[in-house]
Amino acid sequence: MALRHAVLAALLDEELSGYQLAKAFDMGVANFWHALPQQLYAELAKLEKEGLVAGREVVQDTRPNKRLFRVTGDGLAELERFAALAAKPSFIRDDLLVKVQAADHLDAAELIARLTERAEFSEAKAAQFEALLKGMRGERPEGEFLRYGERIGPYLTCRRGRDFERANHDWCREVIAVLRARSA
Amino acid sequence: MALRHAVLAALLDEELSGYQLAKAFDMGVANFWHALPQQLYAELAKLEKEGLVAGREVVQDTRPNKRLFRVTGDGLAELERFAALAAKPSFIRDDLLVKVQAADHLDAAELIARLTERAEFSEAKAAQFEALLKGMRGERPEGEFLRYGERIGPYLTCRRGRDFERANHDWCREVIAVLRARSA
DNA sequence: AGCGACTACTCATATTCATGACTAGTCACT
DNA sequence: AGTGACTAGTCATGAATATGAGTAGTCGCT
Repeated sequence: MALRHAVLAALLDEELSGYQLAKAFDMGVANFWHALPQQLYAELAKLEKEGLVAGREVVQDTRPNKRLFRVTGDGLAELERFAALAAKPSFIRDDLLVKVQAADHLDAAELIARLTERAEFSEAKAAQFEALLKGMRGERPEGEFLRYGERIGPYLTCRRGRDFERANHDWCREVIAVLRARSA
Repeated sequence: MALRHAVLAALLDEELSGYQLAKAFDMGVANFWHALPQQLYAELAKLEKEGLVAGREVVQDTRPNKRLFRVTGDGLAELERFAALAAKPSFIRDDLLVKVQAADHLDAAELIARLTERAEFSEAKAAQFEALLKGMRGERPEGEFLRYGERIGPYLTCRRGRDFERANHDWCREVIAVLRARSA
């Protein structure tokens, strides 16, 4: 029941079309949630029907027309209601951890290959997040931006995303080192 | 399609009943996956039907009888097949991040309350993981255990869980500090 | 004697999430 | 003139996950 709130949160700062939203929620830039386009279009339709977002048609001559959505007063109220609820704990749920859990019974070389792939992926994503962060804070030092900047919510979640990917990367490297040492 | 593999991985080192498995997968000790009892019983039934795990009845006089499950040869082969596949990237998906994303539009005091709850929860869970780790490595220094210990898979995933919770804790504390500084 | 907590498990249902396929026009490149 | 990539979406269906409630006996406590 939280995809709807993720959508509302994403639309707070800018008017977006379903397509643009889908790109933001795609694995590239999803710092706080992840969803496929179909889910987003469906959720936007529901949110509009309930009056939590309002869409307006934008006619484009060269490309297909699009509908831009913004959060309504009711939508913001819904977000406030949601924020007052106790957040349910979040769990890691990761294929790769399952594989490492079984490490003692599996082929080390195969595992190292998976870990290497993931380490590279995580490093790339951390760099992406870092670039986003830099774009948000501009020339200001981070402390100043966090103290006086206008919009810090997206910055803070993006930082969590970056640190998560860094931690993934470091963990992968270390597991690789351990497996290598043992098979030597 | 990975709950089945998580179950197989969990049963590799010890024979467990559905109930014991459920406890391990419950929020207490779920270092690499999370699931509710009902899902586990259902999954165990399917795995047994497919011959990937084998159950045996254990008659108990004072408590209800139970069925202990172990992984079969086919089960291990299935895990090996799974380990050879590219692991899909994992995403954070967290209510609390959604709330912080909307921080600039919401009541700071309310948010700080949620963040404080989570910081405490994460700290407690990190401590739980730490205790588990200590139990696994015993008196040995960590480096030695990782180099020569018999079963390191569970240790490595548990470490990832501990570090994840520590990172959650630190992030919560910092977001709280930022929100406090701004509302002052 | 009654209450709540723990072991051990089952059934039914709802919600959420992921998958693949499809339309349809524009643009850049070769 | 054809290929592939990008914008902007829609439809249908299945798999995974979560929810709530229920059974049934044991144990310790007050």
